Amino acid sequence: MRRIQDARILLVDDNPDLLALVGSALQNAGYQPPCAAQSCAAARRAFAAAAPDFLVLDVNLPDGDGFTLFQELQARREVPALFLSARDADADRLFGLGLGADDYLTKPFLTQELLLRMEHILRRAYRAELAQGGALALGRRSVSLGDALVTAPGMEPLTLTATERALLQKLADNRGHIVTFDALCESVWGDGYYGYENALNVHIRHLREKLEDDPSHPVWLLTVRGLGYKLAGEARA
Amino acid sequence: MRRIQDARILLVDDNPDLLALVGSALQNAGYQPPCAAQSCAAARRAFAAAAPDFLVLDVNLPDGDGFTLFQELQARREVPALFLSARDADADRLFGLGLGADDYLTKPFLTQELLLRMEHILRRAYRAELAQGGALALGRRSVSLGDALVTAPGMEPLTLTATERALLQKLADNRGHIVTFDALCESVWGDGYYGYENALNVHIRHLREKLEDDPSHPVWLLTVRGLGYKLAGEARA
DNA sequence: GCGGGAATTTAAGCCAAAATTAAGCCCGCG
DNA sequence: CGCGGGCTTAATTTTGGCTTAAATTCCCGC
Repeated sequence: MRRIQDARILLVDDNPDLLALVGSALQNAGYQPPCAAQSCAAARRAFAAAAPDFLVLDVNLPDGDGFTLFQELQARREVPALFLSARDADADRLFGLGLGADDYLTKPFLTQELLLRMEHILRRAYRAELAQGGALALGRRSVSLGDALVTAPGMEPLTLTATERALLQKLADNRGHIVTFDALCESVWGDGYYGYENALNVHIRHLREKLEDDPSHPVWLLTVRGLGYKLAGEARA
Repeated sequence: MRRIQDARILLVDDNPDLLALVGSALQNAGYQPPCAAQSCAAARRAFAAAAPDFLVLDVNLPDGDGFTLFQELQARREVPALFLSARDADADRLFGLGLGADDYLTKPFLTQELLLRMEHILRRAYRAELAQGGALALGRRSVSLGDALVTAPGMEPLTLTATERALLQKLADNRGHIVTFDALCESVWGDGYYGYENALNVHIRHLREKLEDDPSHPVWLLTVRGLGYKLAGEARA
């Protein structure tokens, strides 16, 4: 999971209208279409098939109750979960939360609130996983722009300087496309660049020494004569 | 933090009865006595002094509103939080959750439910930390951020000052990643930092004198020139 | 092949960021 | 009121990396 919205969500409720409503709300918010199930049996199947990252469970289901279902699924694999229920009795809420659910929302509810609460739980539950997003893959090497680090298997990590990182950032933003000298200079030194064209060469050289196996015959950071530079796309050039 | 119950909780509400009630419920459940504050001003002070792990905020406060307070504290350091409010309007709940709070409970509420919800949030938020006993391991040294103590085998424990602890807290929260000067300054001095960039150096130096074997050649608290500082990860550099 | 502009490469000097050190200030406390 | 710890300020030194410059190689049209 790279973004919160990539989470696979399993929605269990016997009301098709609600499933549709929440499903479309999720999609509007940029999520993947959720799996939906209208019974415990269907939920069990979907759980096995789809390996969801989050459960939204109604408490009342035609062939059982959400609490039991929750416990059963939780035993198979721990997944964050939120209960929906028409029953607002204190005892129900306490029971549901006591089982280990992350939240308990009573119907009717605002879909917006559901989304917000889900988002929080997901963020907390998958924080570690989400944290290391956005690494730039360059052959065997991997560049974390956030940390200004170049790592390769069986090799001491190299650090990028502030300028090098800014440069690479710009190139990565336009990966696969030409970036003109002007655009590069501007993104590093701001508007008032002049006479930096030469300095740019040097930084490019330094980058190549950190990114390329053979800096003098670059494979990733390519020069486009007369125009600028470009970062080669995924496929090895 | 070694156990959930060791979490330091900051309780902000203008009603002394509620503070007492929740406070004793927490203690009955095995928690530490929480810090209590009855105003934004008091909360700000307590936040700086006690470095809480969790915030319970009333929305209505005599000298401001809980939402604004929350945002302000959150900017200094990210702490899980739960809103209490007498206002049950949908808009309020959505607003509170939208700000990034982990939960929103309307008064009157069951203390038991509050406790359950708190426990869940704490468990999710501090999972990683709980797993490894709550101390920051830095080579032979071990830092307990809660107690502001640095211990090493065969050595008198050193104490961290409030500023040093705040700084290290922020760095530890992002262990292995770069933390910019701005982020550091903000987490220590709040929004209106200016001219503190220099002071930061000095505190870093002090931290290094307490954390490093050779403060002038740091191994753990590294400077990333032009970007910020970072705390090295587990693997010895 | 030749010539000229474009890009690379290398090394040296320079500059600003960060480290270091010490002195002064402020606040709580005896 | 003086003391002490810790925070801030200020002045100085150090260092890393940015820029400059000059030599070299590369590419392309002629």
